Amino acid sequence: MSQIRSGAMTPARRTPTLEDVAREAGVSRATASRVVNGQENVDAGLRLRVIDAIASIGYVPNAAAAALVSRRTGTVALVMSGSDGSAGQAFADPFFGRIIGGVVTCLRDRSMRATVQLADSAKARNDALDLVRRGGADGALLVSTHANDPLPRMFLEAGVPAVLFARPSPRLPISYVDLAHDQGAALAADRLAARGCRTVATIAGPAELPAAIDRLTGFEHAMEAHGVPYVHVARGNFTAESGERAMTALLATAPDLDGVFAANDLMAVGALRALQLAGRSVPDDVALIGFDDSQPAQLTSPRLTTISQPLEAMAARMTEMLLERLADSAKPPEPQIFRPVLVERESA
Amino acid sequence: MSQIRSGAMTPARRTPTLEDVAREAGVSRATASRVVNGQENVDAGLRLRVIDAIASIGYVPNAAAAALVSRRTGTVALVMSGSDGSAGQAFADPFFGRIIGGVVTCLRDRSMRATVQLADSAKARNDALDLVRRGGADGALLVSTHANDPLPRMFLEAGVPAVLFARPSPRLPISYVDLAHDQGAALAADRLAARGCRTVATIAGPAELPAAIDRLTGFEHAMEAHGVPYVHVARGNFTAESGERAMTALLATAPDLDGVFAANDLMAVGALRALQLAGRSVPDDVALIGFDDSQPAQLTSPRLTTISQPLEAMAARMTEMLLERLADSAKPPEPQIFRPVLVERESA
DNA sequence: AGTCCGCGAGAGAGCGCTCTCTCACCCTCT
DNA sequence: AGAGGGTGAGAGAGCGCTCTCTCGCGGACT
Repeated sequence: MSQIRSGAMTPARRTPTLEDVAREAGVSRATASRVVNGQENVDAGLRLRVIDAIASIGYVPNAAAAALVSRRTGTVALVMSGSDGSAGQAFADPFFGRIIGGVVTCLRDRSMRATVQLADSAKARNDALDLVRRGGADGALLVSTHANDPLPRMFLEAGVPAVLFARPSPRLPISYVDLAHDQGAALAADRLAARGCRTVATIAGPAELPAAIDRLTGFEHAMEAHGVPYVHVARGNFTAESGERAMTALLATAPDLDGVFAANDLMAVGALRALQLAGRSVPDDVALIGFDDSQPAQLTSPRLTTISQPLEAMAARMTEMLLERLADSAKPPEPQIFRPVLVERESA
Repeated sequence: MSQIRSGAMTPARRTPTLEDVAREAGVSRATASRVVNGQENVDAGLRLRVIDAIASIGYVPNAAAAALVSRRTGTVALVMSGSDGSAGQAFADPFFGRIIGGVVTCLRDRSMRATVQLADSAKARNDALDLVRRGGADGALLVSTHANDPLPRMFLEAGVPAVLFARPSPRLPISYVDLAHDQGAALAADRLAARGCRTVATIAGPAELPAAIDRLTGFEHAMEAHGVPYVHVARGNFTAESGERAMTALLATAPDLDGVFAANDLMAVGALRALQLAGRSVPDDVALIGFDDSQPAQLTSPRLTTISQPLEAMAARMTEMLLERLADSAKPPEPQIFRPVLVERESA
């Protein structure tokens, strides 16, 4: 009731600043700052006094003040760029989770952190760009999974340091990491060929996705090299349902099928279901290979043989590339392509 | 070769500041600031001039400067606290992904963002706490999945605003959101009872996890209420393999089993495999229910009946609670419990 | 017509830190 | 022994913004 705010009377314990540390330790603010930031050229005795002072007054540096003058925040924007309206649900996909894990782990070794942005609308894209432009982050990592994403170009034109996950669809002079999708598909083709499959089909992904295209053409070329000039093709949209539909259609067209390569595991799971429903045994009647080495691939019976991509390593490298660019703004753009690996399980 | 850095000669286009905007618009810096921050009490004419000035000189506010004086960053630390050494791989679990999605979506409506921290070692825990104490974030969201996590207490004792996902294992005066795990288990029990199951088992999670305990006791109590006083219990560790092992053991102990509740979907998938290997038909011989409504639950044959938790909504609410706490530091701690839902599919 | 009130605008004081520049000192080399 | 170089410490100038305080003006009320 009668709580009086007497500004003059309350000494008001401020949070201690570097100035206080300096006074307590009997050194200048500059020296205190050097100790706090781990610079080497400080006398051991003084360093000790500063450290004691920090402990005794409970000093905690202020990040905003440091960022204001150093123009570095130690933060990287991790922009997940789904197609418009894909909202937060995209994160349910372990694909994003694994990338986040790779990025965060890499950053934390350098005492840095990531802030996660969702760019699934024009406004969200602008916000993501603005974050970096306002100095809320030092640079950006763009993970875009759909074709013709305007985001990479926006960052490029704004002169904001950025590295992409996956090759930009219209090519752009900007660094990126990607998987050799065609090699992955070739791995699948090799496997199928080695098993003696001669009537082969593939369930491809959306035609506008570079990764999907590479997986398709890579598979076709590799099968051709194995003496199988024609490959049945059905399209899916990376969901299990679409895989099931595609497989059913394929079975109608080519009942004598003995090998199938699905452009991702989810479609492979759907295909497996269609195959089993049609009374085909996998892998005895039909060999089946997926792509991604996702969790579902390990849970089916038979377990899926699939192509794995080193997402964490790719994410870590992407992060390093951004950090290199941050350290040297003259660093030229560079692609970095990773090799996929065949994971042999039971379905092929 | 002879590129000379003449500091004195280059006018060096600085990035424009609020001062520049004010000058250009012919107003004071304070007024420009008001317009930038969308304050209402500004004359319409002046506002327009300021907006024009911003556009014409390409002004972008500086986040660090604003944070320095306002003591708000608009950032929330999202701390994923796995058990020590669980590293980045934890993110592969869609559980984290969905939470991240819920948090990020909620924050962005308020023009805020989240920075993801991984707290799986003593150092990482300190770093996470330090981030907030240094003003790198306004508060913290702690998602901890293992018992006796020291993190909540650390934040509480440091006086750092924080809200938890899941009830802290030794109880603490701190806000949290959680699922009524016992109710979820009861939903499963009801379903099994309704199908006429009389010889029932459950595959429980790790005994030290509060959520696992609640699911077990909730199931036992509900079955008892349905006139089934004894429930066979096997332990798993939330992996498919452990579920398969547990199911095999259960089948040996109680071959006449007709209903099984697994404490999560992954274990249910493993159980399904064991059941099918043992020649039992699901759901005809044995009804099976999982928990989580994760992706694998939708991919098995038969598809899993399971209990779903509204993770995104819980994450969003957790975020709101933190924001409320940030707006009113006197806000008392409060738990918020969400209701699980039975998802009827094919396995029960 | 005079006074009071309310509201919009400007002035200015920092927020806490980094970093360059300068200086003092000591050691080494000639 | 003197000059030069290297190293560590201090001084001080901001970084760009927010926010309180003050002031001036116009309308309403007496």
